[in-house]
Amino acid sequence: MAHINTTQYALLGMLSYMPMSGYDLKKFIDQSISFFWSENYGHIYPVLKKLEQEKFVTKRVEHNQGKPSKNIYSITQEGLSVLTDWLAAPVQKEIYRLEILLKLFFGYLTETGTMIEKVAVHKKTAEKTLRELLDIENHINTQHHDLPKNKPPYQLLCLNYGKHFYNMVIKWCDETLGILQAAKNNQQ
Amino acid sequence: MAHINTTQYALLGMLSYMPMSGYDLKKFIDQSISFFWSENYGHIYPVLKKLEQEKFVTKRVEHNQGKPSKNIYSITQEGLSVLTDWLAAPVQKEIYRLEILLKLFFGYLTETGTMIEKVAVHKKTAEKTLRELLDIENHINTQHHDLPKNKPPYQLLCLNYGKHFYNMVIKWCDETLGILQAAKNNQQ
DNA sequence: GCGCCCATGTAACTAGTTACATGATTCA
DNA sequence: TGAATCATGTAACTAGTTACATGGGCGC
Repeated sequence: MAHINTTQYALLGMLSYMPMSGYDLKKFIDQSISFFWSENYGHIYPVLKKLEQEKFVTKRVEHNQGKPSKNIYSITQEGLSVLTDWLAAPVQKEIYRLEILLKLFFGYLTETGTMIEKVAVHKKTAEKTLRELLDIENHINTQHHDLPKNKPPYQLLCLNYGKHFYNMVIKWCDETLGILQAAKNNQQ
Repeated sequence: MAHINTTQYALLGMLSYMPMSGYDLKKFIDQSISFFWSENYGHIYPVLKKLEQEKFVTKRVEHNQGKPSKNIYSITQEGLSVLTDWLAAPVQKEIYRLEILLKLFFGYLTETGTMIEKVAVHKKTAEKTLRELLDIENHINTQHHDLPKNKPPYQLLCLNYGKHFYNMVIKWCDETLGILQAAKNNQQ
């Protein structure tokens, strides 16, 4: 393959669970992997079209009474094949761009109180996301996709990453707030 | 400001430490915040030009014997002003795209051994980055920028995030490898 | 009647990466 | 002599976001 477009593998992977429309894909992604992956319609629809041209998916139209018709996409054998090739290929170096840390790095330019507020908001956001992870956990547990038996619980392994991550963030925020607050008290 | 280009704030922030060339900026970024932020030349040079047009930085040419000349950029009062405005503004929602988790989420499509290898590599990468963080720590500690006294140690707070993060990743990898290995043994 | 959800899609844009071109110096 | 570092920059590209357009159904 000439180049790598990760979105296309994300969509193929989701379609390996079950045939879906672009709209369904967005919802499914938001309700399962949103804490580490996101897609938007402006990207999903063009990529689906491209996947269809490449014969990695097929489209059929589902007519529903009372609702708009849907374009349902199914993964093909070729699609499964490129997907599993990608799974076996090395992971690209992950590039993080954490705006909160960038601001904190330049924090000496501003009031300590400003940075305290940023970190406090960051902590609240992490706590909220952690709660949402539990919703996702429920969602995964109540869905019975007839996943192959004797396979590891991959979805739960991913979820576990999220739990570790957000708990770590909360812990770091607490530590950081302690240091910032102490510095602020000293300034007065 | 009409739109947000985070790179321009990253560059302005770095220039608030000291005047630098585009080349210096890249090196400085790589040696201080690379574990949570990165920039490349193809982006740095055009953004510097834009910042100069907007009068957020000024350029002067430094002639060096035996070496090519450098364009040294300094932040202006206006530049400092937009930078501190940005510091006070809310942090954008951080969007994570973790390819390792995306692959793991579709791991049931492939051999357990394939996923074990991915996680093992991920662990090794995290261990390597953690070691690099200690180098950065040394670099920060040995640089004496005459940072304002009675300010919190912002650089160390950022670094501490990195330590927490990569230790968490290593822990999660260990847990995950345990589960995958057990599943693999059961399959045989 | 209003707002929300369902459903698909495009256009315009911003952001960011990769590859390339240039040319000098230093070091092995 | 060849590789690495210093130093700047552009062109072509890929990726991803935002805003907009359309239109029906449902619940309050």
